Amino acid sequence: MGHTHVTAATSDEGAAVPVTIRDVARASGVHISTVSRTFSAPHLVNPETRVRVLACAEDLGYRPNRAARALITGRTHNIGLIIADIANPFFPPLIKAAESQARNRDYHVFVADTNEDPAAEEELVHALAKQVDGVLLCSPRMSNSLIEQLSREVPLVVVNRQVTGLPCVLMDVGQGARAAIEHLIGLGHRAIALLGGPRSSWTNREMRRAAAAAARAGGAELTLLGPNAPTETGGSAVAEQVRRSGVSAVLAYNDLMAIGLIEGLDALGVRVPQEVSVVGVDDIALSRLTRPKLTTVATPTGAAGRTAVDMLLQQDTESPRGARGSGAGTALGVRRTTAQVMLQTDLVIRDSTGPGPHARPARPLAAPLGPDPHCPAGPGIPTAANGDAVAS
Amino acid sequence: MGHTHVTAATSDEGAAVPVTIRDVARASGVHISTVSRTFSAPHLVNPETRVRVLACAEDLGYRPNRAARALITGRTHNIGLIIADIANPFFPPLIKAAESQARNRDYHVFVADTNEDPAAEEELVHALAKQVDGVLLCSPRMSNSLIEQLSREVPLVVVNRQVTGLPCVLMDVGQGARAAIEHLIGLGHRAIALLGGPRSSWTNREMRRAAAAAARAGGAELTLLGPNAPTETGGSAVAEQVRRSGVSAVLAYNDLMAIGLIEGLDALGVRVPQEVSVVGVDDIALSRLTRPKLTTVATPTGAAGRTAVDMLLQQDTESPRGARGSGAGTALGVRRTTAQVMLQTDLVIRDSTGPGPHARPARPLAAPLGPDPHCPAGPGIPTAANGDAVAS
DNA sequence: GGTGATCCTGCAAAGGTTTGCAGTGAAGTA
DNA sequence: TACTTCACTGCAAACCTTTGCAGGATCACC
Repeated sequence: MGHTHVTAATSDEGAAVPVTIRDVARASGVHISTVSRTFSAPHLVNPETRVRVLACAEDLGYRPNRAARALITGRTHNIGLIIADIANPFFPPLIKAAESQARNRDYHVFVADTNEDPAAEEELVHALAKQVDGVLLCSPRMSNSLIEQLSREVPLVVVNRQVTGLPCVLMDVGQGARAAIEHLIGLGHRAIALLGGPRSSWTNREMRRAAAAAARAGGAELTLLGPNAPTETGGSAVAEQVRRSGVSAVLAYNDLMAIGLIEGLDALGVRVPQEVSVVGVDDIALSRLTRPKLTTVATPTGAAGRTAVDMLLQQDTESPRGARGSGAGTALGVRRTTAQVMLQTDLVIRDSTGPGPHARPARPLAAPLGPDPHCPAGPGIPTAANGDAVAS
Repeated sequence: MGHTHVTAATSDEGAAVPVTIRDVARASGVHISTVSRTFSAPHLVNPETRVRVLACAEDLGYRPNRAARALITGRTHNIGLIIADIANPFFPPLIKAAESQARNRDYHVFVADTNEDPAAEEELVHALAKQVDGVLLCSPRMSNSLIEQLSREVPLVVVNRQVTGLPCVLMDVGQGARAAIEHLIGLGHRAIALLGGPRSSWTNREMRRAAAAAARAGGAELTLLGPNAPTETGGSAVAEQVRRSGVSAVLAYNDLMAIGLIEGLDALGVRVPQEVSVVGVDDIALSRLTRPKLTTVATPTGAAGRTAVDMLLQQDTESPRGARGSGAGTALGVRRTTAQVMLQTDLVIRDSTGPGPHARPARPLAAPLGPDPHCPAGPGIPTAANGDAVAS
């Protein structure tokens, strides 16, 4: 199995000593309900008693059993995070931000990886439903209707997908794609390719829509290539196709594909950005480290994670599930307010884009940039600088 | 807040309809205990009854409530995964593998990020203890004694750290460091620097020990630089120091630092590998994508995650916590077998290492390699190819 | 027909916590 | 003094499930 056992020993270990509310009650000479109240409704208990109970609890190392608490309150203080692919560098910052935000609110986070499999997503929602107060669906691959259906089982917040009637956190990739296309047109590119991502991706559709519109407006021709796997391999696989298509610039579905494409083009002897300009999406940490450094549409993944958690928890506070008196009758018709939030994106111009065939030689539109300028160029910038070229 | 509200609506939603074992019992005309047995001990129930119950359960969409089950069985079927920094690309593959392995065994995974903070680690173990059957501590930063102490509260498996008496999953970075140093010596380097990582890291100590021994054996001088933050910034920050130190090769604590160092050297006008060779550790996905492609010691992170989960679950099966009859008396003296597993590492030679000042011009020791050879060179290879040089 | 054995099912307690209700004693009010 | 109010605490049911025990039915065997 490729590994070596270094040691195998047996040792005496004190077994886990589960200290319960009852132990604390006994130690402090009060009834368990008083102990319970000390933690969940401190104002209902005499200050003197309270300090005594707290002292005993501290002494014994008591921690309320959240599962038992959940059983009766209906709130687990857990949330679920369902991710298409943890290894995709787009997600870790989102996971990190979401987990941090959740923990600040005293929630724990289940993380699950679906391997981009819609069936796994559904199964996971079912499996987690009883154990969490809500689930974050990140870049889901399943259908909208299924998502809606599942949302009746457990509160859902969707990231990177628009589902009517459900709280969603979106990144404005439409605007990002437009900015990217305008940037390229401003550099003198007129034949541009769009490397599509997974078919079922909302982001993919948005990008296509916006890129097509921007290209039309700018008098450029947009070639659609895809769908492709949203990975490095997916990008390098289409390098040959890109070369044959004769475009001078490419907007890729994400950074990984962009980087893969640059690799592939390099292998074919096509230089970036001298012969072909490449723009990615996401601004993963990696994009700062490749050569050339990647021009990309930065998406606020951390903010998305935090926002999504906030929305979930807020929604959760509004309509507690499994409330005491619910009895057998299903409390139908709970009014739930759902907001959809769109987060801004920023075009970050680095070194993978350069002048195209139609560049105006007089004006140094694309002056060679210093190392890692990392200057977020808002959507206005390309338009402002090259408005006349675009207007034609 | 940098975001725009697109929509804010209210909608009617069917509330969560928690279907319990009682509903299934009623629907299928049996007692709840029979339903319970249908799921947890099928052989005890009449086949006819069983199919009827299963049909009803399916119909109603019943899923056992794991929290309630845990309350009485003492097994939550959850595990905790405590990570120093999710955004560090070393960890996502580990998380992914561990989660996948756990789910295959019908376990769910809590993931928590400590931001490299030992205090957060301790707090998290406490917080999760009651909710999980065990915790995976990945590259912990807290002291061994604290880890041992915490292991009395909840079963622990430690990754990337050796703690006597506890199950550990280790990567043989000692061997890896040795192979790296031998590789560098074989290339003709005699002045080598070791970029250290965090002080409290076990990996760091192992690497230092092994690298020093290998350098001594090979007649090279090893300069220790550190401790440093295990990040790209940590690497680029010492570039100047590396240049001044006059070494011709560097072994970095991990790939991120190595990449940062290359960046930093590049900014100083020092070329890699022509003037300085750089070796990393981990073989994160990124190391294949930077220019030059990074020579690195590949650590089997996926295997580590899977192995750790297996060890945790096995240990867990042996000594069920909170068993029924435990009563008040603590079942002291539970014998627990703890194994420590060492996983092999592989030196992957890519483009960031080249001939040093003492290279033998006749033999093309470091012939220019094709694109992405990715040929794992076992520890034997450098020794075999350059044995005589090393023996001096 | 009687005796066990076997198979299946129901009963009820248990697990740790929350919470509506009622009870206690003291303080405040008339 | 009698009555109300208030602050605090205890009681017990409830959440959902598992599981030891016992009861009932069926069957085989003598």
